[in-house]
Amino acid sequence: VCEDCGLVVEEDRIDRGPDWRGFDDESSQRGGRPLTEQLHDRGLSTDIDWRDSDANGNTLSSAKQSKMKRLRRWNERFRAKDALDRNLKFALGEISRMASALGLPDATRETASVIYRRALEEDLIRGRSIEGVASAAVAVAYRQHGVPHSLDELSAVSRVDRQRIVRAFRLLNRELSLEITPPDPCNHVTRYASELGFSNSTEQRANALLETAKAENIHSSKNPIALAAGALYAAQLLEDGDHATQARISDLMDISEVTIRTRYQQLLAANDIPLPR
DNA sequence: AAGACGAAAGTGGTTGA
DNA sequence: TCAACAACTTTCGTCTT
Repeated sequence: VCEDCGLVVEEDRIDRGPDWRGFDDESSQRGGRPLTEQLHDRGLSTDIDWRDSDANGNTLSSAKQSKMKRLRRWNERFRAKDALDRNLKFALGEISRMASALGLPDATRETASVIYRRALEEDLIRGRSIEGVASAAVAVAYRQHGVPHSLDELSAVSRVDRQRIVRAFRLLNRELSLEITPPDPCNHVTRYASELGFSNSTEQRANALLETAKAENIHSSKNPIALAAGALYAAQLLEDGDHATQARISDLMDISEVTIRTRYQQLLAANDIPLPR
């Protein structure tokens, strides 16, 4: 997906045809659709056709029709046979719903599903709302895939309020000992650099400034967009050719001028660069 | 006149008791 | 649940180009 305009450049590169190559792992020994974490039984279940006809298309006798009806019902029951499975089934449905509403890529959905499975295995759901933990799983996946600006958008499509999501998020973080890195300001640089019409060298300069800042650890607990804004302003001062006023960056990136000032001065200080006149 | 600067006061979110 | 706190915002007077 193009980082600037959101255009989908290439889609669905995976060959879903049967794969008979190897014998060493489960998925290579069977044909059919690939294993997925997004269905509670990983996509391995069987369906009984809803049509009351045999393989040749002839309709079944009424005795056989009612037999098939009973078989179908039992098949459905076994599919979600105990409480855990039903829990999972519901939660994965929620995850899928939110992911669709947010337009998340498939990889992020898979991550969220895996996280939720782990939470279930660790018995973290008992006594908590399924929806809260499911939302938090999405938030974790969001963060791990480096998608910027998550929580507000997430709580907009979630059925639980922001507070609960945050609480469950921290719970997952702690109990599953996930490595949550602070959001990376570099994720914002590319997009805004092109919106400001900056050249590549300016953009790289901004990223370089942020790299040393990260090394000196001044980026933690600061708004990543504010850091990106400061870096872009500083980079534009250091490079010839591009120019933008604080007011313009402030307007575009929704960060106050004052914050841009403090950020860019900190960034220059961290990089041992004197204020250019 | 435009842009940059920084002090002061206020806001919403996080943290630890 | 509450107070303390850091980050951030808004506003405004001053300085520089």
